Amino acid sequence: MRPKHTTLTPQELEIMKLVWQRDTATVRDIYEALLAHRKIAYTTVMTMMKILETKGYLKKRRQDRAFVYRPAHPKNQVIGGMLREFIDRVFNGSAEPLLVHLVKTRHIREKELQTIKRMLEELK
Amino acid sequence: MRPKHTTLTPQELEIMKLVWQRDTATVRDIYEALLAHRKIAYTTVMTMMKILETKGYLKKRRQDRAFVYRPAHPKNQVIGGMLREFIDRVFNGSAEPLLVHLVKTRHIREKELQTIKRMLEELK
DNA sequence: CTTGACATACGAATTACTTAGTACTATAAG
DNA sequence: CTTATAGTACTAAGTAATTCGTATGTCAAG
Repeated sequence: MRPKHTTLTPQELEIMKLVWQRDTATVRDIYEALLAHRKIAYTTVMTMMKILETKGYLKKRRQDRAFVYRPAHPKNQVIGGMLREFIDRVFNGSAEPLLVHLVKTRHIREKELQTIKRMLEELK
Repeated sequence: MRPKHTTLTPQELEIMKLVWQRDTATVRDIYEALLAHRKIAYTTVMTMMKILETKGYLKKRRQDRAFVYRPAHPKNQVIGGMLREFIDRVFNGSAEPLLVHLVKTRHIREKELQTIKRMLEELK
């Protein structure tokens, strides 16, 4: 049986980013961070974090009265999975057409090219 | 007022890919193409294509008894928009961390690097 | 002219995603 | 002890995405 939710939904991702930033976070921490950008209810954040725990993206531990959440997986791994899913879905699994787009939209320029070159060297 | 649907949903994308391939297509064409991969009802495809027309991704024209659909926008433009949305949402708008992932997962190797280099040269 | 094949129109059910309200509990302050 | 506060649990409701059934219309073959 294949897992139902392969990747994070947009709102889930938004929350996960904040938790990764902090390494550990309570509902209140995330609630306040989100509130700085948009109107949202405390219980909405709680629900989302509970869902993230159910899906295996967050682990929780009770500390005093509240739960403290922490990421179950490193950011790189999860984001990498999202990227792979995107490439599969949009570019049929090959990165090259993606690169063509990045070059044509000037997302990649000389500067980024140097970065890639350097990273490839390090891998050798 | 900002448009409601910025990007194509997974199923919408699947259909758009097939229409782009063919340039023009009827519901039956797409239905048969999809059916080769999975169970799906004819009316499901019809509904999806009607939605795509409502959203402005497809244009239709009646030919004999059936509608003939064609893309309203070139593939590059739409896919480019999806890529931009993804980079914004997942990588906060910068392509460099994306490149880091591509290198580390070996999606980019020497071969792809040459491709980028060549494309950048051509743009100069 | 009746019937079968094939098309659209319309409506609706299901599931996923997002948001949030209400009830209840425990702790800390007075 | 009472009460305000801060937390969780549970429930529900709205919207988007996906799927498909039924009704209806048209054309062509017999």
